[in-house]
Amino acid sequence: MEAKRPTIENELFRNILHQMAAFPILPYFCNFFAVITAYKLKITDLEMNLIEELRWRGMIQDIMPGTEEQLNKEMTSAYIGFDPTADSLHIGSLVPILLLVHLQKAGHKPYALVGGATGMVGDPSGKSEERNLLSEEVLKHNQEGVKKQLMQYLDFTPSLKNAAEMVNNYDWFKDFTFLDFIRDVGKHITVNYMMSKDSVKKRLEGETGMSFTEFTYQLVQGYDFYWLYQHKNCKLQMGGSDQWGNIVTGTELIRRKAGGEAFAFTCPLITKADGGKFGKTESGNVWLDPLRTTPYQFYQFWLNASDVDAEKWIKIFTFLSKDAIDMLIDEHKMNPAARVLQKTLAQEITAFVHGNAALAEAIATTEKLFENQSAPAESLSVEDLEGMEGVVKSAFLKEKITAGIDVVSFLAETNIFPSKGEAKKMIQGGGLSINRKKIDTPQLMIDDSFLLHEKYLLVQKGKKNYYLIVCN
RNA sequence: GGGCAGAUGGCCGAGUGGCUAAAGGCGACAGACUGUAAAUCUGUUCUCUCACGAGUACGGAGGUUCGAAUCCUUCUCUGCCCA
Repeated sequence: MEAKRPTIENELFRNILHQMAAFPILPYFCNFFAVITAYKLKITDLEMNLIEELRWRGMIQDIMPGTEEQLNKEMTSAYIGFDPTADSLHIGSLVPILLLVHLQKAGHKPYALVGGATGMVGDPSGKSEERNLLSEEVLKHNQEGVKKQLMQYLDFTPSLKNAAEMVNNYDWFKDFTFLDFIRDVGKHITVNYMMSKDSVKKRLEGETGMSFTEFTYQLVQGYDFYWLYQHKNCKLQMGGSDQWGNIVTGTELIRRKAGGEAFAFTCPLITKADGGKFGKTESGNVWLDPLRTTPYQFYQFWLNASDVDAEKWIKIFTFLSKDAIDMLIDEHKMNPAARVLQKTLAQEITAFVHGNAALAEAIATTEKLFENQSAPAESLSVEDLEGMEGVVKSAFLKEKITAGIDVVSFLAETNIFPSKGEAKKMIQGGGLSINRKKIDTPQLMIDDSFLLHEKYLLVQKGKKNYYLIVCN
């Protein structure tokens, strides 16, 4: 894998040079640079092997000795598990997904495991409390959602030698009886070993204790690895760093039960420089499902990254090469206000998750709302207003506006605020604008004269939350 | 089965009869400053109400008292220890 591969990209480069030589005219010269820049931005560094690259990107926390050698030696099958705790993945799962994508790009075979069985147990890792069990119905629904999303990001083309595959651990656990499990699996791992795991230790020292169910989680996940090792020749497991303990139980099981050798590495948990939780906004989790988090909101999330975070995240969440990223970081340092890092990051990751069309819409909406903020709202055309994809739109009866209505009631009735009291508080705090004009009196009456194009009202809650009210 | 400790607002945590819608901190939201950053400063943060005000609330139920987060009884749950 380490050897330099002749690539399409190199081919492309040569072609461009060729063209240059054939038509050494000035316009082509300009064009040439545009292409070169695009070229630089798109290609991951060819000099590094997979592990080196992931290390540079800051995507490796712990790694088992021998993993790098194994990956360099042959096409290796590797897996990551996703437990169906919700019917959509959120951006926390993006890093594991990207690990699989990198892996496949490097010529290895990725397995995406949906945790139909493990989801029934509940992973104690990183949790300070026992969790409620999900009902089978919910789990089934969630599994379908998660599966559908995973399908989008990896190449499942069956003809590929390293085609991605989807597996569900429920398939090998559903007929595994309790007695068989404790004899075949439990016998190989001591309780002492299990208790030494961080996730278990923390709970034993903590206040809430831990049920036997969650205690067994590491065995269940460990067995997954063993099963994949036996049936799919899967030798590598990856995951978030909180999974390290569970993963190691798997390699241990493979060693003791099958006498085989398996490998692992984990990626660090994504953090924010200010210590806040990654992936949360005012409105909650950032999901990968466009119905839960619109592409516009998704794009905005990344655009709002702080400088420190953007520099870290652009390495993790984009496929840009080291050179390209170094260039962007320099550019950003020279002119931080332009926020090239945030913009590039947001573009790349939105395109990866939602596609180019959705990205274009997200950018268009962003421009309308933020680029000309000083321009009066009246300057927005009907098309501008209607075309704001991702902005929350709601309908309102025109008669009520014509008749005149006070702002507070209006805001409560449009469901922008859950109650009049909250609407009033926000107005008094100076956090509300209509048609880009700050509202400072709760008694203000809304009537026809406020309507843009006799139809629309653009309401702003805080600086970044926009609502479009359509009156009919 | 027995003993001990505990359960307070999203979280942590003070409060041991009226001054308690409950200190303080964190988190969250908003404002100012800025770059739709960060840091800082300011405000808001149980629910409803334009407001006066009303309602609900210190694990559940019952009791003592003019008055209970605070005292008593009982139940539930959690942790620790002993069998």
